Amino acid sequence: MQSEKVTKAGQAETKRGYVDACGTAHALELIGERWSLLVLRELMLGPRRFSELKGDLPGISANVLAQRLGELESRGLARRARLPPPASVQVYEATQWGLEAEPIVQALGRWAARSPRHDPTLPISGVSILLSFRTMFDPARARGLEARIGFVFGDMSYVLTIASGALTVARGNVEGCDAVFTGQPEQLAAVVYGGAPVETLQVDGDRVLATRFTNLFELPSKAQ
Amino acid sequence: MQSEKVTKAGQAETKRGYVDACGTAHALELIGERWSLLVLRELMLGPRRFSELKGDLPGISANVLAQRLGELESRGLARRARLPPPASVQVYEATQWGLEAEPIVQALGRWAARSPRHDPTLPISGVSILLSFRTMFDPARARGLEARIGFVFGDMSYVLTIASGALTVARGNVEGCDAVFTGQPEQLAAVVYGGAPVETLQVDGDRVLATRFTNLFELPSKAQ
DNA sequence: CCGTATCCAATAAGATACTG
DNA sequence: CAGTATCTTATTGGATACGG
Repeated sequence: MQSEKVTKAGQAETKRGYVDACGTAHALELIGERWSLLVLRELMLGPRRFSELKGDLPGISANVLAQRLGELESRGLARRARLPPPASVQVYEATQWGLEAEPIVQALGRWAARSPRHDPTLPISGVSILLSFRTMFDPARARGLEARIGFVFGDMSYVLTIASGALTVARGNVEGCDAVFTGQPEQLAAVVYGGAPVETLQVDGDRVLATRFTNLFELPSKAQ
Repeated sequence: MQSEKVTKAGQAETKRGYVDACGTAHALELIGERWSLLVLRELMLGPRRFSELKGDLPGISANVLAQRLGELESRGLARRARLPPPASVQVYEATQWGLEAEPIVQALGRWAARSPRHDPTLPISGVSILLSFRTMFDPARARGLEARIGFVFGDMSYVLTIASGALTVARGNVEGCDAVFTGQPEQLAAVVYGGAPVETLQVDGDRVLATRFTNLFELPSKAQ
């Protein structure tokens, strides 16, 4: 796939690329193919297995996902790893440099939030919604707030921490959190970004805190 | 191109898209096709005509450029305009929202600058190199500096202003600048980012200032 | 279940020639 | 100059089928 091909006429061809020293063009050669950046996004909060990735990227086919993972690996943005026993299952994880692509994901997300055509009712992955919290967090609204919020989406759980006006996210067990949301990422998105009532969510723990949490995020106004 | 098609089986199909409410995915539907973001980049410093765009995007074909411009236009990121007489020539210009995509271009460029595979000797457009100055500017090195630097690339010229630790760029006449670089964008890139001697550039005006200018930019270290 | 490999149909992209 | 039209090639997605 990465090698040269030879046409009927016998001419060697190099793989399609931009002829452009601009860093932006080079970045697009690394992560500009269809699905690439979304696969990398799904690795931003920790290693994932093939079937999880396929499940959280509706519409991707197994062969394209395998190809994208192979490209990310050969380019140094992701690697295969094996979870320690007894799990001993193969996963894909982002490299340090791959993780550093998060500002790109954020810039795209922040910019697209102004799109008049954005449809927020589509499915959304757990990683996406948690990364969006990082992107859209408004520190001014979290003044004086210290909290640990848990999220349980099926068999994947995350812990979000707010302290000193900063928000951090990690995968992990929700025990000890002040409030825990359980359900589908779509329901959470509907409340935080769509103005749906917080009562539509299953919340355990401090409900007042949970309600305040859902109001910490600000979507930019629509363009045009 | 934008409408539905009907297969032999008579089923209506919508155009290919991600099924994902994530803003990142939506952004990729707007500007994720091959060439889209590079075309938009070329509009970042002002209106351009079709042939200029084609000339500064080596490898793009006329039909793909026309298609990308049409998509940018229908999505509200660019528009056609006619320059005032006597020029009266048709140009494409970015909309306000299109201009707001610059942080995406910057995030991509900054991230890709760490790539071990980046080839800085490829051709680069005038817009690219000037946008890269905006991205890579190090205000600490410009402490106390106030200057107007001109750039002449063929028949296109730009003025870069440094004042109060901030750098701005605009197209315009270089008269009145403290120093003026004339030549190819590639030569300038070789000096600023490649360590080539400043003597390889044609400089008019304050040569000491010009030399200081070429050292205001910091490339991040390579990954891995 | 976790992927890979292969085949086929549908799009997208690229090269080139051509028109107002 | 500013695109279209046409043709060829490459990529993508979907549907299996196959091995660990």
